Amino acid sequence: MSKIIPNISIDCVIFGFDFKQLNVLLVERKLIDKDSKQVLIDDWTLVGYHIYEDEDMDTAAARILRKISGIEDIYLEQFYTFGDENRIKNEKDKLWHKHHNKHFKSRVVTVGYYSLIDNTKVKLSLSDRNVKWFAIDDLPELGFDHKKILDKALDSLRDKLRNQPIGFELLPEKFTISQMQRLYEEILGTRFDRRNFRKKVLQMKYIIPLDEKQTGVKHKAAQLFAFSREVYEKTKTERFDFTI
Amino acid sequence: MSKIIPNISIDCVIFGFDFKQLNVLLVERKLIDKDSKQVLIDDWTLVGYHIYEDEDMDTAAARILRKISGIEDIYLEQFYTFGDENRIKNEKDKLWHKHHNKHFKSRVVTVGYYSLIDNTKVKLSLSDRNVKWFAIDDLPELGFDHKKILDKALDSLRDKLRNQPIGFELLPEKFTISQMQRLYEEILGTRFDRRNFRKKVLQMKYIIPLDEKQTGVKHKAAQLFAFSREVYEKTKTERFDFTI
DNA sequence: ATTTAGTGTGTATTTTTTACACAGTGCAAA
DNA sequence: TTTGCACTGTGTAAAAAATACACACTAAAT
Repeated sequence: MSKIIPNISIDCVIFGFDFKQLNVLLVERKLIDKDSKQVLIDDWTLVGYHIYEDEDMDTAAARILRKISGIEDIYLEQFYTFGDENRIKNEKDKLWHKHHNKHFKSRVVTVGYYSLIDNTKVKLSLSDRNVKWFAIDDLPELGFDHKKILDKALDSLRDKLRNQPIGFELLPEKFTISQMQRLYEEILGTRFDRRNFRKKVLQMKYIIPLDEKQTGVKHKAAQLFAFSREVYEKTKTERFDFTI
Repeated sequence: MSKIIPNISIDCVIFGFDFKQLNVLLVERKLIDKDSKQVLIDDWTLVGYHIYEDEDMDTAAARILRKISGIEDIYLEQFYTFGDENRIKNEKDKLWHKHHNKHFKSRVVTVGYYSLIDNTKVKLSLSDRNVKWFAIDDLPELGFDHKKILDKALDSLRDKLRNQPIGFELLPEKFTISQMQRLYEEILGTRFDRRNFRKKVLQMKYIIPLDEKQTGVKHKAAQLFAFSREVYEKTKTERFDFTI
């Protein structure tokens, strides 16, 4: 395989939804001194990696996501590029780089992607490192400038969620209206009236009612719906507009 | 001064508005064979340049814009990064590179910015190359993948224009309501009812009516208004929403 | 049989959006 | 000095969309 490009990286903010909260997938960053056994670094980072010289950025991002999640077609969106001259400046980050990128010390520009994945499908695997979901409002300490990157990703996600039908990427194929409502409430940080929400959603032609009900719940089972991209493309008006 | 980073560039889509149309500033790309005097390349490109190793991307973008336009504080927005492995692939582009970047032949990732500038203030200057405004719907042939970059910039601009008060960056400090209307119509490609537009704008508290009138027009002079960012920041609701 | 935790439904009120026409001003040209 | 031109400035009624709001029903678990 060909060489990586040393000064360009990709950082991927992987969002998932467990019907309760919005979550982000993070990778543990741990560094232990060989001799003293002292823990020098123990925090978390986004999923980041370099691209190969003969590889498109989108392709690279998709490749890694496939590897981590086991899912083929993942929704992926480039949202911002971070290239400040001193973006990696604190001691831990320098230390980490010293141990890993010994050969390269100039600035690294990183292109931010976020991806939306259906939590019910994912099977985590990232061999050697510890990988974990964290609730968006209960994050651990993040390394590098990844807090800043994550915040920007969240902003872009919220923006997009209001104007395009991307919420369904975070839901299973069949979902109930209140699962959808909770998703919008959690991400946008708002609360909607249940009846009005339902009314609005039901007049979207591309939300297809199914002849099926939820199973495995200990209360009245709700009807399931599916999102149809074909119908959406045919019937979409100028913009989605999720005001409510 | 320090060295440039060879594989990262910035391309800037500079928008201006002349009260009639949305325009883009382009630079002529001309290559003439020394011996045969044959014109090998003659087309146009966005304003592009490299960044220095010790310079932030935003700073670099602002620096160049200042140089070209003579204006200090220019509205600048990063909108997308283009890094396809084969983004520069056609013959003219390769030829151009051969003549200019002889020393470097790997892929260049370019970070796209767009800037909005008040046409009435600008004084063009880019020493050695020919620089010109083009109407957005009457563009010449563009070099590299700059048509794609421009299109993406336009999309982002439209998006932002609907949700944030950035249109004023393209207008002089004092403007009339119908200048503002034409701006929105041109960029969004819509047409608004004059009375409803005015009604909507007048209920925005941050559009301040001035005690002044337009001059130099050969019809009834219209009242002038100004945008107040302070009032906007104080009174803004969740989002701007330019639906009409 | 009761509790629990959710589903499913309709209407009236308010707000926002839309559609639409005519008189007035100021300059320029005859 | 008159007339034409090109634009400014103004209000109302009708339609559509958003909001507020409460009760009966279901299925499982105890």
